[in-house]
Amino acid sequence: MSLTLTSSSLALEHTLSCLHKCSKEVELKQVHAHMLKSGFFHDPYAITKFLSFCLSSSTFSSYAQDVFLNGLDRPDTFLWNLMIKGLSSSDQPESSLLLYHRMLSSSAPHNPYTFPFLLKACSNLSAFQETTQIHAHLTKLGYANDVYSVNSLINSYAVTGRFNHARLLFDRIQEPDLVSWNSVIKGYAKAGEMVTALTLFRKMPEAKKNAISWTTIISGYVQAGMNKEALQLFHEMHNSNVPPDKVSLASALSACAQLGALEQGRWIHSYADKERISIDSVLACALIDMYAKCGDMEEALRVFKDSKKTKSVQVWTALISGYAYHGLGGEAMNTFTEMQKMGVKPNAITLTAVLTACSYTGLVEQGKSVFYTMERDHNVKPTIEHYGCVVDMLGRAGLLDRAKRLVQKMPMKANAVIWGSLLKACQIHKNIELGERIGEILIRMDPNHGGRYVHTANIHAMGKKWDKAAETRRLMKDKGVVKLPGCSMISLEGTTHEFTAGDRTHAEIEKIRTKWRAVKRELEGNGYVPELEDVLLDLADDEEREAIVHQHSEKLAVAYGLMKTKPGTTIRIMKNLRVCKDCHKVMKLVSKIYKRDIVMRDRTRFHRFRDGKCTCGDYW
DNA sequence: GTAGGGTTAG
Repeated sequence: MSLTLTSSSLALEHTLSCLHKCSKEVELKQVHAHMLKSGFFHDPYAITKFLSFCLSSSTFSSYAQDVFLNGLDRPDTFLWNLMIKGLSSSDQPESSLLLYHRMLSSSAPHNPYTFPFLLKACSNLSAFQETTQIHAHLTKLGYANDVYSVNSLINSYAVTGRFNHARLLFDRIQEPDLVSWNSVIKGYAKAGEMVTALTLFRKMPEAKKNAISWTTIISGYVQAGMNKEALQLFHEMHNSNVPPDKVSLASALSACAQLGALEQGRWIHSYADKERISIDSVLACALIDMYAKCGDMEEALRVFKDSKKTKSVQVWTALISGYAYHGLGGEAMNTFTEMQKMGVKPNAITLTAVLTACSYTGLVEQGKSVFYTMERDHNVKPTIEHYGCVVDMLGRAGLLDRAKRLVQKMPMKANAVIWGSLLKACQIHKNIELGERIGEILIRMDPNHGGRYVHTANIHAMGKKWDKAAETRRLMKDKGVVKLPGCSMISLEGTTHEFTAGDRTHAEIEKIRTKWRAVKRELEGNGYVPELEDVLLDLADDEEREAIVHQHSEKLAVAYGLMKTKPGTTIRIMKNLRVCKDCHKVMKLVSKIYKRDIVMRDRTRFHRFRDGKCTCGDYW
């Protein structure tokens, strides 16, 4: 007797191991048929394993639904919950809610486990309406004091941005547990209410805080663009009694990437090594992105090569994006080819990165070919981001008519990003008429964005329409809109120095300005004439315009770099806006005359200056 | 059974 039991359970284990090897529906059907024939489908354990496997794969989740609804006799609450849970994190979480409706008319009663799963589906759908419905429903059914259900509700409200709803529930809990705290904090963080989020975080009992609590507040800061604050908290975490885990590291690395904080990024990398935190694909991605955005492509490539043999599509994408904003189009395309050879399927983001690379490096034909075959070859329908890349690519290449036609015939309405890139193309290629029309559209779309007015005024000025330029400036002033000030950063021995145009707050500002004047004289001796095109403004007076370009923050930063670093040291500068034509020219000359490599990150990409040339090939 | 992470067009 015991022998037959063993052999049948061995047979089941063997069948289940076959199940886990299924990748096509035909194979799955075979295993299913075998299980029916062997009577395994009367065994709740076997049914559970079968459904769980199907639910864990996106290709088989509809098969699971079919088997569940048509192939089982009165499934119990446990199986209903299993299905609702599985579908809640599938690519169609709404099917989880639909299944619940069928559960209500079935013979299986709900239990306390049902609601957290349903609310998980709501969070994944970011569905506020459905959350309120389930909230009302579970209250009526008497689960309003079930801590799991309440915490799930807080989380759903947090995810849908309703921090007041989340707070109301939180305040009613007698003794909020760890998850209650973390969820309500996330509610504020998600909505960018970082002051309240931090207040709650400080109020949270120290003994309760875990790595998730810390990471929630840190990534909240990152999402709000408050990267310095994020890193401060990360350091505080490091000194607390909760050591950072890999998720905390990934969040902190994202802050480093945005700040261009290479030193701190390196420190986090070595921390992971020292603490033997294994570099999974998410961490590899974060590291590659950080090194790439901090200008160190060599190290990004090293992390890529050291990561697991079978790399996720995200890891490949991170490397391709890195090449894109370093202007290494050939490397980006080679990586894209290599990845497909390895059998990794590109996703929508990969294709955006590939198209960006084509756009930044002028690979127009290759870009067009990727774009027009992406749906056929990769089953990715072009989204506005893809159209944006192609419009940008055509515009930069001077094919303004084609870019404009693409905007007109694309299946979605152009947004400010698309118009913005067309306007930039109009400026580069001096298409004033089209540029003026786009400028007006942009101001209407983005009336509180200073840059829109500035660019529009500039294109008017380019056509010498001084009155229109002045009018645009006045409109901006009347609305009280201000332009984001240009700002450059340079890191020296671990300290970051920040400069803004005309800024006099730096302790050594007088020395720096003197240094810049000396550099300028040196450049002039080598034939430097200022490029004033980007500073057309509405100023007719060249001297006035020249005075403005010479206050640009990157010039102060490079002068400071020359003052403070040994000859031959690479100078690394980070900028928050796009570099202007004159500053670009100056960097090229400095690299040649002072024999310095200069790596400059602007708003969108990298420029590497060496011996009078830039890797962008003056194409940015 | 509930809470935190990476790649995305100007």
